[in-house]
Amino acid sequence: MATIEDVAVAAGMSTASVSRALSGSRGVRPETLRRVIAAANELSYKVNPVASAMRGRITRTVGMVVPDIVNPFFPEVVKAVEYALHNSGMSLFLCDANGSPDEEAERLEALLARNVDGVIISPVDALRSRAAVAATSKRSPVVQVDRYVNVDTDIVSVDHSRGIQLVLEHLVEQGCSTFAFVTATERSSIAHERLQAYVRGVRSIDRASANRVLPGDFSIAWGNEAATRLLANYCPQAVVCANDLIATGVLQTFRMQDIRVPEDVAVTGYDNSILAGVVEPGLTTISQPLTTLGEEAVRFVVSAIESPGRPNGVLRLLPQLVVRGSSARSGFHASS
Amino acid sequence: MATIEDVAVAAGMSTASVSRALSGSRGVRPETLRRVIAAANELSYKVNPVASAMRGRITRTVGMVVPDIVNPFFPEVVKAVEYALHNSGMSLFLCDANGSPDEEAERLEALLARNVDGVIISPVDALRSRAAVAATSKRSPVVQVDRYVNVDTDIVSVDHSRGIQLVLEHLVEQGCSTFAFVTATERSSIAHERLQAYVRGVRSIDRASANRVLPGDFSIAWGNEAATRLLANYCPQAVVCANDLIATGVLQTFRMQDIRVPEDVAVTGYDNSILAGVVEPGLTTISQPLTTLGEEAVRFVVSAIESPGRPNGVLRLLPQLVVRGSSARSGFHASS
DNA sequence: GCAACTTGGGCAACCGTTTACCCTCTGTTG
DNA sequence: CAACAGAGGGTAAACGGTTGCCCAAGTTGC
Repeated sequence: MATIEDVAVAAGMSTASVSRALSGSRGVRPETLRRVIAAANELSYKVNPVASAMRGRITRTVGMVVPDIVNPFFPEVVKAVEYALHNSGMSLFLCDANGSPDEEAERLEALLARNVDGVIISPVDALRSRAAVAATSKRSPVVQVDRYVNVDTDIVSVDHSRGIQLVLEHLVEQGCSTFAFVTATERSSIAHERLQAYVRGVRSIDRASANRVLPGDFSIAWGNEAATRLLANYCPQAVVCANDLIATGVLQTFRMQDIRVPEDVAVTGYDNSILAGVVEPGLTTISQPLTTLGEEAVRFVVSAIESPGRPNGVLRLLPQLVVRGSSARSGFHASS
Repeated sequence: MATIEDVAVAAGMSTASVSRALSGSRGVRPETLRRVIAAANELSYKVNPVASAMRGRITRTVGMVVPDIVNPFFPEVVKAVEYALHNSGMSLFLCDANGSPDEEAERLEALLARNVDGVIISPVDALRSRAAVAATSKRSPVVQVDRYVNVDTDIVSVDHSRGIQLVLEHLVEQGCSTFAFVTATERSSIAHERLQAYVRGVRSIDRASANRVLPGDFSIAWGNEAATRLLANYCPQAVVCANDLIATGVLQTFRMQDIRVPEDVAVTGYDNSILAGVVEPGLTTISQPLTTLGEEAVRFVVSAIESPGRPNGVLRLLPQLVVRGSSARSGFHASS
């Protein structure tokens, strides 16, 4: 592995000039630059990022912590982040918190120890992740993406109030007037926001529906269970689910009980994951701009690295309604 | 941020002793150790991995390159890898090749430049990834996981011949005797292996079926298209698909054409992804030990780092058949 | 024509560890 | 009791870059 010294010798100058020529940190004569490039290519020299980080105190690495990479929501965001970072000459340390605030805190600690230039995180829990995020943000730029805790950092999130609002408006258009909301007890900002929006939105339509909230977790199994409970008590005209997994479980159970969707009851999901297009009937759901989420997170982190001390920003992206068969109550889809 | 120097001063000794006490690279007196620990805790000192890497030439980082993290196959493997690495005090540089051998080569280059201690890769293409993998393996331990190219490295893979064999045996048991195979033209080792196994396995049952191979790509859309083609020509008793996405597409189209599965035709998938349990009917498929795949890859890479020059190993894991409704031709499921 | 300034380049310190080498101090052994 | 081994500790030299400081030469302005 060639060193800067080798290049300097080959080009007949000091290491300082080579460094300056390659990094452009200070002007060099065109002729000097030419010789450096030639020598560097000749020796196929690459600067050693470790040595560079040692002196320059920047590593050109960013750490990302996700609650659970297996959740189909995150891979796309991670992919966008990796791509954008690579294009900026940076590398990605990926960590999985495995749904646990403790493991999450461990990962953040490890990332800081590695002197990452910035951290992108989607915190597991709105309360129990707070301390670790706060501690991290004191030592490094932090961007919270999708989920967030109440700490002053850059935030790139999606307007889930709007998402639920879109769902409710659509269902009302379809003629629904009684609702239930199946969600997770999880104390993440996203679960919280969706719940708030549901309650607020449904209150003016049907007071009783605002109390018809079933909290469990973000899983198919909970969707099954919740559907069973709804059937055992009062089944509304529309079941609004806090994500596609839950909605998928609800659909499964309804099918087994010979409840027709959407004729007997409409069902909606959230995320527009691969499941939504595959279940029968197709799931009306909310699509989130995952790639944009990742790209913008990188833009924030890069800008925070470049201008330390700049005030934190909040970007709120808009989700979109995707209509499929599971909500088509007013007949235009019932024929299929 | 405290340095080893600060700790040495606080403990009243040289940095050499502190380094030795903390790393255990050479004996120190219990009393010395105690004082070092005390001082380090006091100052909440953490060794700086960058400086450590600089001198010790090991970074305690491993790079992983996957063809496409959005493919639901990989997140689980990545998760296992991250977990295992973290437990060994190492961090993961994750890269996404975006299905392109060129981007893949770029990522490998970047990882080597960062002096990763090892590389875990699932190569995009059996031929066009070969050069980059070979070059990488000259400069760092490499473990190929799941997919692989023909280069002498450690390999952790799944026996896909066995997987297809399990599928075929099961279908024969269900009374099927004519087959088609819907796969991808992709030149990955996995596509190749599955195709070979299909041809070899089906030849002895029905010679004509061995030629009934439809290559496209690993997508739902291709499944739709392939099913349409089968219906336009000759539809066999069983459609074996090279992964769950394709099988999902086939099921969709069959449903739209009112072909009953499994009564009219059996369909099988491969991967046991989340789709398999969600589509209607449930998809008979092959489950791969994804977590084990990741764990074993880390074991290989760690062992390669610890004992350079040891001969490379190959681990071949066994997949399992998961039976669901899409293949139950002999009546025991037909009632549901 | 000279001061002031700009430009490009070299020297060497520095970043925070690890470790080769050397030294001292014990304890052991013939 | 001399010789020696082994343990534990210190000194300082790396590791491979970047950058503050200094200097020489060229340029500009008056």
